[in-house]
Amino acid sequence: MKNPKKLSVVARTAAPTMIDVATKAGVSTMTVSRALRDGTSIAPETRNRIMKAVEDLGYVLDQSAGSLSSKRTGFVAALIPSINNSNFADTARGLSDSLIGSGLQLLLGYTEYSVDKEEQLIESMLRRRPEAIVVTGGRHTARGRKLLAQSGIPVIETWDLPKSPVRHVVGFSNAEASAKLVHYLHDKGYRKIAFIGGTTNRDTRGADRRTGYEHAIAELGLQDSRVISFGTPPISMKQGGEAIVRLIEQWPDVEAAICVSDLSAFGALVECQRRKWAVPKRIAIAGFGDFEISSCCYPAITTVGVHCYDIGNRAGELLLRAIEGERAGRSVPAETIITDYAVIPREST
Amino acid sequence: MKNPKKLSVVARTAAPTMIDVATKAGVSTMTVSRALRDGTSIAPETRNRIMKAVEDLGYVLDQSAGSLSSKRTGFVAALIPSINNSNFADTARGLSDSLIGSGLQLLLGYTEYSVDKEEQLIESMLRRRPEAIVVTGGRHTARGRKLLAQSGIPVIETWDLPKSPVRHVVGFSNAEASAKLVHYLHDKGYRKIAFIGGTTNRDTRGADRRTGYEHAIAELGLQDSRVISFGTPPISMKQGGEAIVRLIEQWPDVEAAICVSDLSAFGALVECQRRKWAVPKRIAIAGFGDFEISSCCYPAITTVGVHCYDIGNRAGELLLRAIEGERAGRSVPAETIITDYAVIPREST
DNA sequence: TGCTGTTATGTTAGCGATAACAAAACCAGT
DNA sequence: ACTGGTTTTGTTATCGCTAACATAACAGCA
Repeated sequence: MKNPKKLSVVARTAAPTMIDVATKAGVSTMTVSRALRDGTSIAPETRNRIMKAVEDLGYVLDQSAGSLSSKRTGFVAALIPSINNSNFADTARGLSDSLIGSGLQLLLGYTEYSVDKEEQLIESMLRRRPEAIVVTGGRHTARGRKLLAQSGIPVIETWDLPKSPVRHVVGFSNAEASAKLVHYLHDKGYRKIAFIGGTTNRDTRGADRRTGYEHAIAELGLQDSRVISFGTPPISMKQGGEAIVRLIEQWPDVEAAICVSDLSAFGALVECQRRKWAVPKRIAIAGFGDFEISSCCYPAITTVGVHCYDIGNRAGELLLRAIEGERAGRSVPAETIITDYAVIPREST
Repeated sequence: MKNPKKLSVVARTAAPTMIDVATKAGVSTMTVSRALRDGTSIAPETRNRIMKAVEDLGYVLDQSAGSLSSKRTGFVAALIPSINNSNFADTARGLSDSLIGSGLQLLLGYTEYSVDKEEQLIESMLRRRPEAIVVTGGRHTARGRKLLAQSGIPVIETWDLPKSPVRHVVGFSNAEASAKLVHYLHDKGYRKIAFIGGTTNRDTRGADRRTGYEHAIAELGLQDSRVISFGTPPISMKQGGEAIVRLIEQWPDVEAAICVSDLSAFGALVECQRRKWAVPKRIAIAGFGDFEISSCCYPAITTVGVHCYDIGNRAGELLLRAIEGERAGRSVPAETIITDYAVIPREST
């Protein structure tokens, strides 16, 4: 209450610092610092006094100052393509969960499927000195890649198996997964199988799925591939609907369509319902990603289930090992963890 | 493959600092600092030399050191309930967009609809000294509220109209919006109208919608309200499906159901389709939020369209004004911005 | 009582940048 | 060549905290 200092200009008192707390509690700042962090080596009575001072002053530790001194920022960066995609959200959750108890916080950035935006984000993240960085996919701008490689922190690429990874990898082959879906449809008797995806190849994983589809078609000796490219990734439900109409106009004999994701598959499915095209009788539809909607809708959509949560969770574990290893001065070998996926047959095929 | 250890030891030089860059370019750190930021008052030739040194050394500015000195961290914090909800994602996008050009970055935190998690997040965000903070909803823990109030930075509560706001507000009345939906259904001739929502009131906006529903029912003199509470918020598509079954078992005469969000409404819709309960003939279904799925599915779902993007965007503008005002030493009056919403009639009612 | 080993607290010196001021360099126009 | 004004660059002093070491306080034990 009474502060012998010159009454500072009206109410706008500057935010209290650790010095204020220390003064009020009658200790040195070092003791306050200790009390606020581990609380070890502090007499309980002193600690209480400090906590009371913290409370009274409404003091909040300034972590940017702290990390400058300790060289630990206490966070890891993760870049994912979209804020609103439950697959990547699950990965983020997995990552976040694995970080619990480590004292590390997760900071997310959204690339919007653009490598340029990714580069910007990599740089602005590195400016804040994360202790590790997780990116989605293996495709980056040259500078982005260089920034990652030179960052001096553990780097993990996810959701993909890049040919020449920056360092660690946790993912699976989208091409293989997609090919597996083609084989599944082939086994079910479908022969004229199409692929619906976005126009550009901004979405590398989408592009890989398409490549996997084309290889499988060729391998099985099926008729020429039928690919509808429509809309900028990530393609929406509505675009899935428009795409299936184009598909059927262009190749009326088509028997099955693989969509680049469940969302577009759902859009396609609904459009078929509106037009009374029976699914799967007239046309079978399959998606990718096992989003909630694919199991919930009617008919439920055949899809490829990816262990999204696991990708994040294992990336997190890997990253903790790597951080610990580097701190201990050990050299940490690059690791590649391949995660599982599976075709999930449902009513739509 | 083979990795000569000696080399790696050599390679592991400590990250370069501004001093290294300055030395290499033959200037002082201050000049480097200037070149790296605004680039004003720098001879082009000097600037190039510095940029070359930066490039050669792979230097990345250390922002935590910079913000300690400049007292500007260059980010604003936003807390939203869920990473995977397109409504909040839109708000985040609006916020992010309004920040473009301001030099401020957006840092998101996810409360998972829990005020305790929110409190933790508020604290960990404040530790990093954001220049403003945006939270979702007006309900917080006592300590969370106190932290916000004492933070000394602009605080904006969104998606709600709290009775006693911490400071600024950008939102709308969920209760009113929900009531409006009841009135719409009433006008359409429905009388036995039910509400489907989550069990707890963790989700304040969900709870408000339910309250609005109950008030409207009473106001219109309709029969006693029929509320199904099922599942922990946010309730999923599947839970919406289970809820509608319970609803019809419990009150077979029910004519319309309002679901707390479009996702549960969709789940309910699909369950009706599976059971051959015609929508809207046997039962009408309405949602909330105007998610993509509600306009895309068949029949399309009647819902309440909320200007999610605008909430974020206007919060961002407000926050920029507030930051600027405080910097200029002006006192910034608390502001409340009420955003629009509208019932969107579709095929399901 | 003195000695040793903990435990608790304090002191000093930065961490890597930038603000604020100071000085030098340059550039006409006399 | 000299003046006053503009550009460009440098110097110094923090910012708020923590690492590392130093010291004090307090046991336990012979």
